Amino acid sequence: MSRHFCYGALMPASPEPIGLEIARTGRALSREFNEALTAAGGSLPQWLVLITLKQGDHRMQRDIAAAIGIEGATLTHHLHRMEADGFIRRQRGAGDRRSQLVELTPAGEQLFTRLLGAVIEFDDRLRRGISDRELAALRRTLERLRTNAASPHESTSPTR
Amino acid sequence: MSRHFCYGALMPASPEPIGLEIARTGRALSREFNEALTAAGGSLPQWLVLITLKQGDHRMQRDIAAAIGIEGATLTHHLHRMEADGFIRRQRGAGDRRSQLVELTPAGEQLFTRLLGAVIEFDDRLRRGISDRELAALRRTLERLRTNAASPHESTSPTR
DNA sequence: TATTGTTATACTCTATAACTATA
DNA sequence: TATAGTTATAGAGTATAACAATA
Repeated sequence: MSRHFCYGALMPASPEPIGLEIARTGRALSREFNEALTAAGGSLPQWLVLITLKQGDHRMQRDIAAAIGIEGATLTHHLHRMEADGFIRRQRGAGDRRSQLVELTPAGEQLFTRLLGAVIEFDDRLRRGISDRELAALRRTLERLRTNAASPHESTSPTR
Repeated sequence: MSRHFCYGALMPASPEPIGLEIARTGRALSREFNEALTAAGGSLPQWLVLITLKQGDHRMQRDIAAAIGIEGATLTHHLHRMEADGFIRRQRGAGDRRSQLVELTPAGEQLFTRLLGAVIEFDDRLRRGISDRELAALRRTLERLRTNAASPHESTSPTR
């Protein structure tokens, strides 16, 4: 039987569920991250689009959406905005005219550079006082948690 | 000079910024967490309200909002829904008639129990294959990251 | 028929501003 | 004046469903 948390009068202070703690930490960090990006003239989804475009050859919208982990319609929504703001261009694929090939404009490149600066700065701030070793351990545990979260639910709750 | 990540043709594969990785992990876990709560008939903000009510004597809305980390108006929104669903009751304070004292109804207690079950199950699943020692290290690092994220930005970017 | 993307619509969570009622 | 909470409104991010164009 594993060590559990509990609430109310059942027991004195007990550890918060790890999922909730990470969700909470994630929200807090996301908020700060977003503020850093907003101050630099962008947003989190925009940044994700930009790095996806810079990193590899994900130029079809389908690939970008998959890389970011959002639905195609949601991506369309963001790309509309980014295109209206002049950060990206879209053109139909020559081979397959259904596909839209996305590319950065010079303004988009500038935005990327600006956001990259904000990201680096934020990352430096976050890592203050945390050793490389500790950080590596963190990454390993996070990876494991993601795997566990995505794994099947197993026999814990047989009914329903 | 610290080890940095980078993108595009500058360098081969490099680690993702830790802030982004946590934000990503947080989103993924939040999503699963939410699905677990939804399947049990609740939601994340509802759960946060419930544990806040169960944990201590945060009965004034102001305190609940502060404990959860949302604005008062946002809490009002959630409480409206929870009251309409019969999970909580509100009554004006006897001493200070401006305040609303929130309490769980029997249905609210049942919801709490149901959600607690879902949370425990999810937590067990998440912690699979992670030692107590590793988990403790994770919590310490997360705490440090939250502190760092909330800390002043320091001299990294002197301009602007 | 299947795939790529768009449009229309809606939901959740959040926030700000203006307001009511108490203190 | 200050505080507790509400109402109205809005915005960001997300999703689903129905659709058009192309394969």
